[in-house]
Amino acid sequence: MSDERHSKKGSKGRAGRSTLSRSRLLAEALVLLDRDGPEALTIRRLAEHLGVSPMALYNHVRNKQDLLQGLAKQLVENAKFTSDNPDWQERIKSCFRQLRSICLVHPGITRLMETADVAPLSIFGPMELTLAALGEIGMTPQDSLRAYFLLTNFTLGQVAYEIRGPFHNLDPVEALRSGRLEGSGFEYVERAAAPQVWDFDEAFEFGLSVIITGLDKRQAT
Amino acid sequence: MSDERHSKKGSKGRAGRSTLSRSRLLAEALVLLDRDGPEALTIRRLAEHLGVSPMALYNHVRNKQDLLQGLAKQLVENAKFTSDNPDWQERIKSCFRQLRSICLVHPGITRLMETADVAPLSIFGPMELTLAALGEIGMTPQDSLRAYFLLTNFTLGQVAYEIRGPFHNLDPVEALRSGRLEGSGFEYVERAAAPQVWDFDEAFEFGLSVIITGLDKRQAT
DNA sequence: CAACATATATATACAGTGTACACGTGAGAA
DNA sequence: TTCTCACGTGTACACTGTATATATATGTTG
Repeated sequence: MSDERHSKKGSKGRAGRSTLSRSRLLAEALVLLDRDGPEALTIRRLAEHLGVSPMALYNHVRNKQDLLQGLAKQLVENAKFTSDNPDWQERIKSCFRQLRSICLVHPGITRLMETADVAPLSIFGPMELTLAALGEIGMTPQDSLRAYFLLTNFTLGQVAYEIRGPFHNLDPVEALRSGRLEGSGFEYVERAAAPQVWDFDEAFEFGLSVIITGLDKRQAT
Repeated sequence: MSDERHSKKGSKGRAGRSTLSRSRLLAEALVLLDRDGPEALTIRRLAEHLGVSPMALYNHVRNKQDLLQGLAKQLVENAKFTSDNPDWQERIKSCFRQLRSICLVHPGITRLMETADVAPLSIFGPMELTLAALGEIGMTPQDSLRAYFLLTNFTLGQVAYEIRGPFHNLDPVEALRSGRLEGSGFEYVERAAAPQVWDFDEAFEFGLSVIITGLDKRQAT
């Protein structure tokens, strides 16, 4: 919607020998973002990376916020969440699996979406699919919306967790090793912190499955 | 653990007439945070608010990160998540209700915990309670951990959502009103965006209930 | 072709940020 | 009294985003 305010003539235009362009700018921003993280993505650094003066960027981007919006848009806009699987449970599952996958491809952008006020339209894809699926099995619109909310919050919550690194600052293993947990009386936590395999994929599948089961059971009454 | 590196003698000391102190500093930082949001909490502004030179703060705080850590610690450290309710389901529910409540009291701090690498020890309270409860009903440690993960991600996911304001940038009502949703083919979304009551408390209860139901069903096999 | 209009890149500057460093200053200890 | 040292101040540096004015080159038009 608010895209080509600049570069008036679109692709043709007077483009002859223009070193910069909005798309090139976004592409290189993504490189920087994936390589050095969101806090390293500054106007000045991006300009230097492009071999150009900082203010040059402002011919193709309204401001930094606009640049971040552009990045976020790129991430999800090509995603198609639709599915024709007759099983509503599988339909929902695969949808949120896909949402998670997309977010994990470019963790930097995802982190941006958390902080900056940035979210593209296609984010409503999972919402549409979920509401449709649950409507078909007779769930009220009210509850369907809540169910979507639950699924989204769980998914994005886990994604956020994964992105910040294994267990972020909540890693019990790390807490145990650094002595933070010493004598805290958390015996179950200490036991769980014992060396064991932890697989984000499996954890996600577990959560998805539990939620779907819960929804199914509730609807079966 | 890493607290009184400064102010060596604690409370007694040579404290006679010291205008500043770590606790006063944290208290006033919280005021600023709650009033103007996290982005307004800068060293200089806090110093001005305290009527003191910016560098004075560094006598009581190692750096800004340390200050944020202190704030985060304050938030959760007094929380007791334990409960003696014989019903494991209610025990878990009330625990995460409490976690959510705490986070909502000072949204600023919660937002800090998302971005800054900041999390106090008591965050393991809910973990301990959940693992214990699920262990009692015979769930494997592996799955118990995943269930805790699910509950936490859902809870913190919803809290994050709530804090950024109603539906953040994902608000379908807002999207509809601003025309972003026009002709997107999301009929269910459009219908859901119709004027209707939306209650975060009820949504949270719904999610909690669905998850518990799912866990129960899975364990009943 | 000459003249103009316009899009793009540049240089400079300003108001912020966190914080390193050198310097007072005043109260308690020797 | 003199010494010490915790605490506060002032200055300075490297950053950030971006407003403003200016130069340059290109496409269009008379």
